[in-house]
Order: sequence, then C-alpha cells, then structure tokens
Amino acid sequence: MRRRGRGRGDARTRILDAAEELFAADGYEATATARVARRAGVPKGLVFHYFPQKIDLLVALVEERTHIEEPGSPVPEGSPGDPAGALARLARRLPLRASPAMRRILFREADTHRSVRDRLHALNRAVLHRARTALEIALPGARGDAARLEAAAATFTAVLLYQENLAHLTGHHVDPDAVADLIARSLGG
Amino acid sequence: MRRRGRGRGDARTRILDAAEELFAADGYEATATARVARRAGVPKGLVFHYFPQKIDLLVALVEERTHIEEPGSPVPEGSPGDPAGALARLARRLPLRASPAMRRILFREADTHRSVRDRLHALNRAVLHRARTALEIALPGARGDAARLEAAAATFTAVLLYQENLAHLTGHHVDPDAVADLIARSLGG
Amino acid sequence: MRRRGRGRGDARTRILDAAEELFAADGYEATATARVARRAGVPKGLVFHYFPQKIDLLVALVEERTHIEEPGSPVPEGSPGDPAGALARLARRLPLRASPAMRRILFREADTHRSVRDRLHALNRAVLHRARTALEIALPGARGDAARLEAAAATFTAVLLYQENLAHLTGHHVDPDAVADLIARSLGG
Amino acid sequence: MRRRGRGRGDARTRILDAAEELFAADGYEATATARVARRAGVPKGLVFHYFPQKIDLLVALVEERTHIEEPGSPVPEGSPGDPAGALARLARRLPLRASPAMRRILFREADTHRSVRDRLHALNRAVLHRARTALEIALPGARGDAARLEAAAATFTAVLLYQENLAHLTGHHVDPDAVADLIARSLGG
DNA sequence: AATGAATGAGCGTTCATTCAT
DNA sequence: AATGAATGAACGCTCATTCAT
Repeated sequence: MRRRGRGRGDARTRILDAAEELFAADGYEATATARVARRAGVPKGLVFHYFPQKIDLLVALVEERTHIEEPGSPVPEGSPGDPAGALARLARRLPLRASPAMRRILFREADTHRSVRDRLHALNRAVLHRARTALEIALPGARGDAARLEAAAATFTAVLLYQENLAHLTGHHVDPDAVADLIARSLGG
Repeated sequence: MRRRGRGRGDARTRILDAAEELFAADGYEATATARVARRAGVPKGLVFHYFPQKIDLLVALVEERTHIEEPGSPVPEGSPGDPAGALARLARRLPLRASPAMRRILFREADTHRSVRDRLHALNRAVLHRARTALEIALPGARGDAARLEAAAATFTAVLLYQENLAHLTGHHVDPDAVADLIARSLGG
Repeated sequence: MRRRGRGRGDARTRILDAAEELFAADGYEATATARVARRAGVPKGLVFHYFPQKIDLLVALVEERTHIEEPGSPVPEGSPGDPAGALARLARRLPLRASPAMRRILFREADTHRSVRDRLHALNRAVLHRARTALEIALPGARGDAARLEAAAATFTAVLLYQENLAHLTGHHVDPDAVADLIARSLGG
Repeated sequence: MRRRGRGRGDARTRILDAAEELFAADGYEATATARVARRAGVPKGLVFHYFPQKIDLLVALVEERTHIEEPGSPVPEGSPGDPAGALARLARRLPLRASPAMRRILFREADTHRSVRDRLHALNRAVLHRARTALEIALPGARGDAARLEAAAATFTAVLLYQENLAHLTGHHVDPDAVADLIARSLGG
C-alpha cells in the first residue's frame, strides 16, 4: 500500500484519526463522513471502503482505541493502612487507555449508541472493581460496613472517570486526589 | 387565537413538550423538527412560527424549563453538628427545578451548545454554593480546613446533579444519601 | 379609519409604499409579503385583506403609480426648425409620471409579468408617439424619409425611458440632451 | 465518470444548458433547482454536486458562457470616411459571444446580483471602446468634437447591446443599422 | 484497493395564503 | 375592518450510501 502524502500512517489509520478528532469536537451526528475524508486526506469513497456504514467508524474507534487493562497482573495496588495512597495510585494508573478525545466521544455518544454505552459500562465496571479491591486491601479489617465501602468506591470511580467531563460541563474541576483523601478519612483510614 | 388544540395545552406548549421528550431520548441533532411537529400534533410550519430556528427550541427549553431557586429564602439549611443531615436535606430540596428529561438534555447538549453549557454552569454554581453553605453551618468548627470542605462540597454537588446521568452512563447508581454520609464522616461530623 | 402610528397615510397606502420600496430594491420574487407588512407597520393579515394575492400588489402599483399624461392637450411641442429643442423639451416633460423606484420595478418585472409588460409597452408607445410628433412638427418639410425619422424617434425614446436603467446596468450614463442634439443634426436640423 | 448520460453532453453541461433556458425564461429567483435538474435529466443531488449553491449556477453561466473577444487583433474596423459602415461592421462582429438567452439573463439578473452586474459592465466597456475606436478611425477629421463622438458611441453601444431587451420591453425593435446610419449622418459622415 | 460521480431521502426553513375571532 | 395563529407545499441544501471504473 502506497503511503499517502499528508498523513503519518496508512489510510485507514488516518481516517480513524480524523473521525476521532471530529467526533470529539462536534459530535457524531454533526460530523459528515465527507468531512472525515477531507480531514484524513483521502477520497470520500475510501472511507466507505473501510467502514461500510458511518456507525462503523464509531464502533471501530471504541473497539480499537479504548483499552481496559487487565487487572489480573500482580499489581500490589495498595499497602494496608493507606487507603488514600491506594486510591491515588489507582488514579495514576487508570486502567483505561483512551485519549481525552476518545473519552469525550465515549461519554457523549453513550447516551444514544448502545455499543458505546456497553463499552462505557465495561470500563466503569473495571475501574470500580479496582477501586473496591484497593480499598479492601488497604483496609483489611473491613472497618465500617460493606455498603459504605461500596459507596466510597463508586464515588471515587465516578470522580476519576468523569473528571474531564465534569470539569467541562460544570466549569469546576474536582481533584481526584482530594476526593481520595476525603474518602480515606471517612473510612477511618 | 384558537384556545386549545387537540391536545392538552396550547400549541406552543405541546411543541415544547414534544421537543423535550425527543431531545432527551435521541439528542438534539438526531431529532428532526418534523418529528417534533408530528409528536406535538401540529403542522410542521407551526413549529417555525413559534421557533424560527430549530436551535430556538433548545434555547426555549433551557430558559423556560430549568429554574434555579433563589437560595436567599430563609431556609435553615442545616442544624449545627449534623452535616450528613444538612446535605441530605439539600438533596431533597434540589434548587434545580427540571424534569429528568430536561437534565439529560442539559448534560448532553451542553457539550456542543454554548447557551446550554452556560445554563449548566450557573446551575452547578448555585448547587455548589448551597452545599458549601450547608456544610459551613453544620460544621462551625471546621474553619481550619477550607480545602477539604471545598472538595466535599464539590464531590457532593457532582454526585447530586449528575446522579441520573452517571447511572445511565455507568450502569451503576450512586446514592446521594450514602455519599452525604461518607462526606460527613470524613469531615468529622 | 384610525390613523396608524408610524406611517403618513392610511394602511393601504403604506402597504403600497412599502411594496414599492422593496420590490424596487430586491425584486418582486425576492420580497416576502411579511416583509412588506413589517415595513408598512401593519399586521400580515391586513396585506391580504387589501391585496388578496401577492401579485395584486404589483398590479396595483403599476396601475396606480404610473400615469401616462394625455398628449391631447394643446401643447406646442416644438417650434419648426428646432428638432433638438423639441426633443429636449419632451425630455423635460416626460409624459410618464413614475418614481425612479417604480421605473426599476417596471423594467425588472416586465420580463416575467405580462400585466407589467403591457403597461410598459403602452408607456413606450405614448412616448414614441410624442417624439415622432415633435420631430414632424419641428421638421415640417419631412426632410429625409419617414424611416429615418422613425429610427430617430425610437432611439430617442429608448434613451429617454431607459436612461436610469442603462446607467445602472452599464455603469455609463447616456445624456438625453446629447442624444437629442445628435439626432437633430442627423435629420439636418 | 460515466461519459455521456441520456442527453447530448455530460451531466454538468446539461445542467448548465437547462439553467440557461430556465433562468432566461422565468428569471433566476423563480426557477427552482429541482426544475433545472428535471429539465437536465439528472437527479436533484447532482446539481448540488457540481454547483454547491444555487447562485453558483448563475456565476458559472456568466463566467463560462459570455466571452468578450479581445479587440487587440488586427481588425481594420473602419475605413476612413465610412462611419456607418464601420458601426455596421461592428454590429456584425459583436465582441460579445453570448446566446440571446444569456443576454436576457445578464440584463435581468444584473439588477440584483453583483457578479452579474460586474460582468455586464465589463462587456459594455469593451463594446463602447470598440465603437469609439471605429468612429475615430472612420472620421479622422472629427477630432474637434470629442463630446459628440462619445455620445454617438454610447448611443450606438446601448442600442447594439440591448436591442433584444429593448424589443422585448418596448414591443418595438430598433434596428442597429438604422441607428448607425443616423449617427454617421450626424457626425457629418 | 481506490475513486469520485451519481443518487435520493430527508432536513431546516420559507412563505403565500386561509380563517376564526 | 383587523389580526395573527395556523397550514402545507415547495425550496435550497445535506449527506450517507452506491457503483462503474
């Protein structure tokens, strides 16, 4: 396959790059495939060669550009007695690999596109699981009850995953580290 | 003016009702004005009689169907010593009067429509202010830790305002009461 | 009939005034009746009360605001031996009473509206007749032949009637007096 | 590219042919793009493929279908002493190549579309220049009377360029040859 | 694999016209 | 006579998608 002039990668990659940028900026509905092609520097027909339906662009982005790291690896997520540190460490190793653009796409389009929503649910489940595990390890005595720990994990997951979106939508940034500290205190850490 | 058409209210109201439903369900971009008209039981032209541009539907919804209650009224928001109760009470008297449908519209369209985003920022500011005040009253001794109190107020505001959306996006409901309890504990309530 | 606030005359007159302005500026097709109403300061319905069809506005303007003076009156149009003077005098007493706006309407819409075209033909016939008569009187010997005199009258009529339009369309003004002089010379005056 | 459709030329040409006919007959405003497509035998969308905006049809027509011949070529425009012949010859070699339909479009739409008006001004300037030059060559002795010569050239240009339109608007044809003769006489030819 | 002309359904919007009051 | 809400046909234009090459 001949390399194309303007772009860095092959045509398919450039098409996805363009779609990612445009979907993030303007939304899926408001982005015409012709604009994707133009931005990618490829002829319009080629977009449909690789992605027979427009929705396939979105599906491919979500499938190929949001990776959830497997938590199975031996990651000593938290040292006992330091729940705040455990959560902060989790924040730093967010098991979601996705560009900020991909996150905006994920949140925006999840509302109306089931396949995106499913992916977002899976991501959320993964992070929530990690947070819960980290807190359980950090607080071996399971002080307080399970319900409180669940609420803490859920709150932290929400703040962690949605921080950019919350900041954008509310005009107010909530710092995950501060929330980690808050939560740790409430669990008696 | 023909008072009352086929439906419950007058035409303009029915058009807004229809737009609210459809924008919430499918998004603004994906909703054709013709569908709004059909759902409202009015001819297409009448939609444009009242709302010369499609965007005016969204603007009117946001302006007329999201009210921020004035916090000035004598609301004994919290009794000293009971921050959890204060927040819970705030949750029950959310100063945002908007249907769940309006909230979904607000969050979804804020991303791409400035006027909606401005409104959402204002709402957030109002709720944040209330939460902060409630905590200050409930914890008069907590003066020393302004940063922690701010983080607590911001976290609670986020969970409170976005609960339905978070539930929808994550597949997981976070209970504001549980978060209120969590926060209260962490502030030494 | 109550006098209306903004305008000078009654509603019907103000509607015609507005139509005259707008048709002249933008053309009949490109002028919406709603704009006519707005400019006239009357409700939309009233335009259709007086002029049941949009075209009636144009017809009324042409019928009521272009008057052809009757040449029957004893006007000593030219003194024998001075054809240039005779034509110049005719130019000064153009038997067409119509505002510059009305003339633009007449020429522009004659192309596609038969009733306007008929009126314009009548106007042309009247002016042509006057020009011919003036030349015949000024040149009693009928020097040269009739065909030449006819060409002279037609040329002068065209320049006289269409001068503003020619100027607008060509960017070049042709002075009727200079043409009168030219023609007089060619007829041996 | 599917070479040749149903009609005579390729699709773009057929679209312009149709637009030329319809704009000339009914005016630009009164001609729907759908009618252009139907007359051209192409689907509606294809018109917008080639001409993204309706106005581009008019612009393309004016740019591609009105040519002003360069006057630079060695055209012995007039032999000295025969101004009538010189003008008659100019009439026969009008430096404006445009169908009668294009001329009607030019005059009608110049009123409201600046690009068309600009083109018309350029055409007028070119013809006026030719007429002036022809008269200067044919009447080398007429140096003293520049103003009269200018009026003669302008009058002839107007009659020459606008003859069809004047005929249509007035119901009266003015023969350019007769006017050429008239003018020649008045300049003492 | 690559291309861009071709297609047609559908969209937002305009607007002359009607009509109940 | 006066009003403006109501109506629907039509318009300019967009766009996902097809397909011959």
